[in-house]
Amino acid sequence: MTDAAELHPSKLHPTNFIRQIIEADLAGGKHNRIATRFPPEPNGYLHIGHAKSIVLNFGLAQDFGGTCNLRFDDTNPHKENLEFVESIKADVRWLGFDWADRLYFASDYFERLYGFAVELIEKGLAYVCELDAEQMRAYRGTLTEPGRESPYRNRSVAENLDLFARMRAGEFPDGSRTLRARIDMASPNINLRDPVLYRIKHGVVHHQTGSAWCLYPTYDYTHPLSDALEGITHSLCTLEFEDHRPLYDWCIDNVSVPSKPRQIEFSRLNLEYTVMSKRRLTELVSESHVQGWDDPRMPTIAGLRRRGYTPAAIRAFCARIGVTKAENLVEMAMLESAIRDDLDAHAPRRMAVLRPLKVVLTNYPEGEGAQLAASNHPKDEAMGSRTLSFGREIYIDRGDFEEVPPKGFKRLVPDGEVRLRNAYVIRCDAVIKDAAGAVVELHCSVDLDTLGKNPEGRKVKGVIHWVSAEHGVPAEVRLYDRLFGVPTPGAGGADYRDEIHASSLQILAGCMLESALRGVQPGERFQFEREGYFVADPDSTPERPVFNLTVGLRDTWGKSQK
RNA sequence: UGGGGCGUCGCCAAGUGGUAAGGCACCGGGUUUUGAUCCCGGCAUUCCCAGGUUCGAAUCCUGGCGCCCCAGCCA
Repeated sequence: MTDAAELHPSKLHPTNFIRQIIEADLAGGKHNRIATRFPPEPNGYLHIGHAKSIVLNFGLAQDFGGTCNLRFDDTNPHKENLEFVESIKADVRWLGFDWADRLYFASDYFERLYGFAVELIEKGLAYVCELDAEQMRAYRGTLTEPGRESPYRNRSVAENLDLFARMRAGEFPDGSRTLRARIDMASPNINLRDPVLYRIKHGVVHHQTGSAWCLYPTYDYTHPLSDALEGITHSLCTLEFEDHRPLYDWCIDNVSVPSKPRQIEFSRLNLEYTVMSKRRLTELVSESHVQGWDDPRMPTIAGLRRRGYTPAAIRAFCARIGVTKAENLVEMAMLESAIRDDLDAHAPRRMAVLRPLKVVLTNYPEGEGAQLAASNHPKDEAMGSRTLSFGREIYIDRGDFEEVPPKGFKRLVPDGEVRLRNAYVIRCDAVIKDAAGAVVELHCSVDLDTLGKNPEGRKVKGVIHWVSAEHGVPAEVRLYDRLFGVPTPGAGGADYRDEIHASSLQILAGCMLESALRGVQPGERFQFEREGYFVADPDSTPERPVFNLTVGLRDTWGKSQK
């Protein structure tokens, strides 16, 4: 049931300072509809930090009845490619957002951007500079000292026009000329000390424009004008661009664009025990510290997807962390609780024995079996049920039996009883060991009068999961842990690579799954009861499923044992 | 030490001069054929610090302190 109050925009997502600005702009008549945009550079895969921006931008458009464009900020062909373009589109879509027919590339505007540059030159607001990179740095000054004006700063408009045209025509080599804004070399804001607007890049094939250009506009110039061309009302970006805002406004104010967007900055997401910078994520992949952009340990959208995260959980997480300008470091528990919430409600239950220990039910007739009904969800009848094959030989998890149990242990012990989940109560009569003294098998007796009811005259506290030895499905299960061993990898001068968690991946090859799991499709998610949430990996085959641990169940017992 | 920001519970975060929301985590207790879920209860006399204004300040003023970002022809 939804009432009107719940449908009010402010109820769809928690409020934040950006929503308040938008509400005021709408209420005050500054805008009558809003337009946002998500502007990734296609030089890597999207990560959870991008999700924050995506949920913000598309969420705002949704809630206020506006639009959100997907625009690739493709001004640096050296680092960009089509694989990244496609992965980004797929990830945004997977997260549940739709840009309809508003897919744009900054490169769509190259010709117009060039025209605007000519306009700046004609106004005496831009000039062709021949300082090389090193000289330009020297002329720029420092944080505390003003810069010096370039010797090329006062060329005539005609000369600048001619030179700029020849830059485009390919007459000059890389690095020999730039087009610079003519602003203020003494500005305390370094971004205003005649920033570069265009640079020369020969011989790169741009994924959208091919070899049409050897001149590429910079982000600082391209971004505001692209926003203005698209009629973006609120251009949201992260804090490090705050210093660039005067330049953002300068570009828009000095060129004939159709609208005046407003840039608003918010703080980026930092998550404990992982890294989020594009550079580091790229290195993790290229240096093979992980198996790819979609490695389930990666904080990428592709990685989280393969790990079993749902779009809804990621959206919920983004709603919970909020949007502010404060530096933050979010605990992993926050993300984990979001996926547990979703999966607890929606994942069907199954039984899987990760570390099998054989149990022979000595009083159960040989060659016989039974089909037991088990519901797929304890609280959701609509999810139905499946049948479990029961027999004389079963597997239980090694961790559910202890010869010398710690205080408070509720599972199976010698001469003790335990409930087999969805089945009977059994008693451990004998412990079979090998020559080395390791437990290899248990002989138990089953109380057939305990199906769906408690035994008479005694209480059985423990419940453990199990799988029929005859009908179980052998499988591989991959247990994932945080990728890094420290909350803030690379902090304090350390090389983040040295802080990779050694056992972030543990492969369990000899697992046994209940038969209902035979033939699962990659991407199917389940709760393996008493263990956690798992998703079938694309590496699965019909004969041998492979499951990834998404997140474990909350484990107050395990926690108290440490 | 130039410029731009930020500072509310362990973490995230509401709060916009009227007497500190919520979530995560944590700690109790209850239910339970998942040591899960769920339910109930607890968890900031105090908002970086110090002054000031005010009947009243996390919110306003002043002065400190701390942290982050900026000197790419990256974004």
